[in-house]
Amino acid sequence: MSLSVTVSNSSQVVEPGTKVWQLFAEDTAVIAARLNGQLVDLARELAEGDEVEPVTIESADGLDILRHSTAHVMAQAVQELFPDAKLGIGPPIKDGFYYDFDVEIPFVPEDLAKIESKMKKIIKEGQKFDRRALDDDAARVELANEPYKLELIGLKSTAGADVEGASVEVGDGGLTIYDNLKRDGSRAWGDLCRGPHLPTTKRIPAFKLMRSAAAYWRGDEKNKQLQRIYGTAWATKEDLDDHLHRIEEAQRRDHRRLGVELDLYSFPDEIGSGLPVFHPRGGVIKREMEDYVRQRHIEEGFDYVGTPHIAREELFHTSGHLPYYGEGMFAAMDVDGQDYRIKAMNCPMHNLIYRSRQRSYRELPMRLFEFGHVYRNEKSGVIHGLTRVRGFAQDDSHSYVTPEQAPAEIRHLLNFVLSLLKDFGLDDFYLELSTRDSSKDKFIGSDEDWAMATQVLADVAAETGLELVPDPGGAAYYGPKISVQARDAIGRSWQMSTIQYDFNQPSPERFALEYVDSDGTRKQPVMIHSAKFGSIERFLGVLVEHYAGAFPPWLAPVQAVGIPVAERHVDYLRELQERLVAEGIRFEVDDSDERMQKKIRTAQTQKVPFMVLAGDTDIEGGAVSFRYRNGDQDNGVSLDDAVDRIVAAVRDRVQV
RNA sequence: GCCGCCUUAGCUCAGUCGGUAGAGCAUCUCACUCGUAAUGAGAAGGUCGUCGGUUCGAUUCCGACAGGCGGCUCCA
Repeated sequence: MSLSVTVSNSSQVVEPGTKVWQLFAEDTAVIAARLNGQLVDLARELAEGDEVEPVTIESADGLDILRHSTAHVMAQAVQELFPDAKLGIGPPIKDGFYYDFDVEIPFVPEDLAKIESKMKKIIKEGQKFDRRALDDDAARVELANEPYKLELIGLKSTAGADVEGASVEVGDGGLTIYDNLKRDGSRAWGDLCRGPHLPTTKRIPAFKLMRSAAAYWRGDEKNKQLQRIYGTAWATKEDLDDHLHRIEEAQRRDHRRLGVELDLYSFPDEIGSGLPVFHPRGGVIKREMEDYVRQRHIEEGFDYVGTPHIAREELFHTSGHLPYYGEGMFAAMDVDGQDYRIKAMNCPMHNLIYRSRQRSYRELPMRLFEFGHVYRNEKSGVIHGLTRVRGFAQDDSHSYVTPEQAPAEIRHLLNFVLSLLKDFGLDDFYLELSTRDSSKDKFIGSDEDWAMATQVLADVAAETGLELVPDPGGAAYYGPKISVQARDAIGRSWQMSTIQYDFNQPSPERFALEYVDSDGTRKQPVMIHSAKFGSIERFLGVLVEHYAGAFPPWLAPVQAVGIPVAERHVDYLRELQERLVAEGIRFEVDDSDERMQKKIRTAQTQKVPFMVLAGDTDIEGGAVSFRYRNGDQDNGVSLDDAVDRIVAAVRDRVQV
């Protein structure tokens, strides 16, 4: 009597009772397996005909298992230190894991240190993760003291209980509990869990607790807040160090910090939260962005328009913004006895430009564009640097087209957006398709219209060949949306541009937009909202982080700085300055009373693209010496070449 | 908005077990004139976020508010 099984696509014959781990005993990197497509523990017993694949700790599945197991260890440590802590859920997440606890007193950093050392003890003990199946009733008895687990068991039978992370606990089959067994076989701890897990806690190579924070139970702000502890876990100590390094790197290039260091912008308390001011240097970058984007829009057939910042409240009722997104708008102000609102969007005003006279099909597509300054009453807790503010400028445009023209226009916009982002050095994208959630009533329009509009966007998105991620329920109230997510220099993704298909605002119930078609009949256009940067502020913030403040010359606030070796060399650099300024280059001569080395250091910390040095040797040869941000030198460059080099780098928008 | 933490000079941060504060960098002045990341000396700079309470006395303890940070929720 023996069993035949398939291991990594090759047949093997094993004794009955063989467990999975015996197949991979010689490979310590294997911590679980895929058995007939399902992830299982190494302790699983094989059956006739099973197909088995090893899962190594550094694979995506393996890391999830490691992190989930580490979450269990953490929960055990927490309940040993805080016996009254009730368990929420504890799933693996990107780079780590968390576990939610209901505790009287929120955790403080010292608690995390204690929990961490307790975890190390548990890991050292080498507790075994042991799987045990049981039915719902038995689970209810066993978990009588864990109200949140009981709730999850109750939810399991309810269809559509898709709580993020909860599936890790209860799965969709029968319930299982994972016990942590000490060496002597006694039970140290256990948790309702689908698994699989590491064979023992000893197989956790490297972890660290990161922070604690509150989180609403089951992600609903109406529910109680639990205390969540975040941790990270990795297959090797080196991976953990690399991860911690990446976090440091991200902090180093945080646009809020660089904004201060490079004197780009600030957020004065006196003005209010989420309301940035741009300093002269940040203003240069902002202006370069705006100038370039304005020019590109005009080249692409957009008409530059302008609209005011406030309007009578009625306008936003007409558009639907007030009934559907009123809580995002600032309160009304009284003007001559009438209610006015600060605008939170520009489309209603563009609609009025469209509607200012009768339109012919010959005018379509009609594309209106402006830097529209909008104000949104964001909740206080969500304000974040330049990426989430209360007042910002959208590079907002609206294309009015016939329904037949819509796909071509969307294609046009998408290609335009992608080329624009590339010009700014972002070239790693994916798309997100945000659609309606028909179970919610925050969307207007018929199912057929939504389906049609969504299909148009999906088709065009597919043509780009870019990855397309669905975002159900993420649409605007008036129509579906494609957004371009750009990955920055350290792999984080940011929502940048949006393209939205809108068949509701032009409707007779809203703005009654129409055009006269070739047959003389009046028809309703489709409007397509698009923002390329999304907001100038956010895009600028993302660029600061993408470049870590070291902007390409065309965007750099100071493009080149002249550094005299001694004071007598200043005049020579002034001559160069005259020539460069004539070419429109932002060139400054550092004539401060400092040593040359100090000036280099200053220019370096300010991340100026070109340092142009001049001393006796240079002047004798009618030349200058270049130093770049990476420390490279290029000495003896003639003045003509120096001017050409800087002008060319700015003109070609290259990075140096 | 919710939970926790934080707020001392322009920036980064010490400090005061309750007796009104200190460093480095930056700024200003003077000297130095120097070849690829910090010359030296000196000066100036703070109602210790704001308001209230406790106290003989509050930057320190308590409360409220504002702002910030980390999450959650939200993001047209």
